[in-house]
Amino acid sequence: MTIRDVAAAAGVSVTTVSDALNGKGKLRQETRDRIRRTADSLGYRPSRVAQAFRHGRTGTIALVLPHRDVSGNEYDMIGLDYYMTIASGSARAAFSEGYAVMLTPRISTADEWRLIGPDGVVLCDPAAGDPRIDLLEGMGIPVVSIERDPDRPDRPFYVSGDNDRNMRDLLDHLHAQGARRIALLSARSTWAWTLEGTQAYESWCAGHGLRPFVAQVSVDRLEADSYRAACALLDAAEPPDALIASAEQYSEGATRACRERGIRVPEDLLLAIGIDNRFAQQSDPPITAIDLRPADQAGAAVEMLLRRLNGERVERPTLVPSRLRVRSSTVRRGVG
Amino acid sequence: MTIRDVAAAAGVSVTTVSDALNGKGKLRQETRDRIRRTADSLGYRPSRVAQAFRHGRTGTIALVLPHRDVSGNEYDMIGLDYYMTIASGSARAAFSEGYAVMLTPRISTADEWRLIGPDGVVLCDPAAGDPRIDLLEGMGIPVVSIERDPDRPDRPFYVSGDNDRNMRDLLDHLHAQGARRIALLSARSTWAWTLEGTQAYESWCAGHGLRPFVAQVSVDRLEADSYRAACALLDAAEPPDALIASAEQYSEGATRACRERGIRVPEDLLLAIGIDNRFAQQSDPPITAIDLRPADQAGAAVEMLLRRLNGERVERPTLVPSRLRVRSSTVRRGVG
DNA sequence: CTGAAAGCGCTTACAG
DNA sequence: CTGAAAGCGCTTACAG
Repeated sequence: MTIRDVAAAAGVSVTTVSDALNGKGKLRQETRDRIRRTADSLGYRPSRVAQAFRHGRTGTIALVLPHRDVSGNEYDMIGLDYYMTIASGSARAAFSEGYAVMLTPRISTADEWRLIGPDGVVLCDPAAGDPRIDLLEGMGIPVVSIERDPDRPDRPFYVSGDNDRNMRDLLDHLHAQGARRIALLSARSTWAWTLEGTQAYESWCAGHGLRPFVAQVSVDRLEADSYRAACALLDAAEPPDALIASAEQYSEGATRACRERGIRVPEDLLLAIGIDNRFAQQSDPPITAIDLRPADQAGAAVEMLLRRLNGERVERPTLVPSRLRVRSSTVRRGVG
Repeated sequence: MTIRDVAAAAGVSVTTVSDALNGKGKLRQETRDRIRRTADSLGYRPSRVAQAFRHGRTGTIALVLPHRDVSGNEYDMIGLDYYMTIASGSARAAFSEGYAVMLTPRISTADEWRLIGPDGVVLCDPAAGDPRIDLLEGMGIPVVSIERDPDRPDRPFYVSGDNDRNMRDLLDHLHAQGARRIALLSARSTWAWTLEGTQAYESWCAGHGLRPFVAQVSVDRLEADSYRAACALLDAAEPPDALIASAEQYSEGATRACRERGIRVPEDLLLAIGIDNRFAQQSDPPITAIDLRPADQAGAAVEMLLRRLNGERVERPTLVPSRLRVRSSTVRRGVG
């Protein structure tokens, strides 16, 4: 079932079929519709490989996730729910446009990228001034990032959550529940959501006349390091009455630290996490979290990338609205 | 830089170049070598898209992971270290052969598969009599599974660990450390590694005159359900002196149950897990585990799939040797 | 407004 | 032993 078959069935040339299906050329609307119907009735689907070949494309989008170094071994962060959902979300979004998403192994040089040869790249959580953006764009491979590069304020090719607003919403909620000493386990990285979240936290605290408590935590050994940081906070002379664990698996560490000390959540401490995940949902009690809607972020990133691939102009970033999921870990009985 | 350029540079026809590079036709070895050198020196790489197009292929392999249903939401199991490593391992292996691996969204019908149109499928942990195998093979899409379909004993198209041996090795190790009441948290599924592991456990116990204790645990809420199962075992009249948590995140549940009860590992209880992962490595104490070498399994699966795609016969499955990683959680001082 | 033809980069009968 | 030519399924100048 090729384009010739459709042309024959519709009694027109292949050119006309191609134009009709791709919305090109100057055809009568009527002709266009008729040809579309014939194509549908024949169950015709244009060959993606042929199109890719014709256009000099490979039909693949590379997905690049951050990695971390755990005791000398490099791991993709795809082990985290957030990136996992980004991965399957982008796969789904790309499919519907005839693209395949490939997980990218550790890659650094232009040569390696040439070998892989993706049409475009979705890059998650670029570091400040991320060199991969220049490398790829320099090779003619467009990049759309999920979260922006903090050092490239003018670059519009990104999708992100509203990190400032998310943090403020969460802080407002904790404040409404009576929290007055709110501590933050912040991820030690130059990722935009971290920087923006921490900044929002500090400015909110200043605005409310409250003292900020920020503990920097690595992004390599998430559970272990957040556990240590949480211990330090909880053992301080004036321990917090609320704790925001910004990154995934930080709440695991925080939860362990609380249990060991007999600190009850939410009675003695309100606990919230900046990125929703299974652990937060299943924990006892369930943990309040910001749902960044990673599947939507991924969909938006793929869409923006395809627009760039099709030569359309992209003027501004896409903001994907997040949702605060309030759960028992931050709700005191009799309040709010 | 196309095949014509190479032909021109080498002073031969494109046919000859194609044959030389693909090891086809009847060329003098000398000619072959000379052409290969010219191609190399020009930095020529055949276009994968053109080849795929020519062969009527899409150049993509679909990776299908099991999913689970957590409170009404479907999750890919890629959140687990094992599947994550399978994913990146297969991506890497496929790349080097010019294939892209795509993560497959939830798919069920032939129509949906046709839309995706992969050249072949790597299917992880098929259920007994998995209908997807028939569906895909019926569409002419070859499937290689990681772990076999228990109901298709004669089907050779799979890669697996030596589940029987792995369980026996682990049991021998625990036995040597003095354990005499070894309990098993077994995954409730029809996956081959589960069935074979449980069977090996039971036959080993029988052979050693020890009583088996098997607790079935769901594969949906891994941590929560393994926690409950572990509690039941530890609270029994005659609690075990060793515990094998077969699946990932089961050791999280078991660890929590022990901590709550003040049961020390390894002093009071030996704890081991059937699938190595980050948590097991970072836990305190680190947990003994079977390393199934998922990256190697993925590589072997991709290789077998490509052999099938190239029309080569595959007569038997590939067995990927596993490794028992002995860590402090099963080593009693003064023993072994 | 529509069609005939060239060509994307390969591979593969087939001819010599 | 090697080469000229057809063709995979599309899209796109270009001609009419």
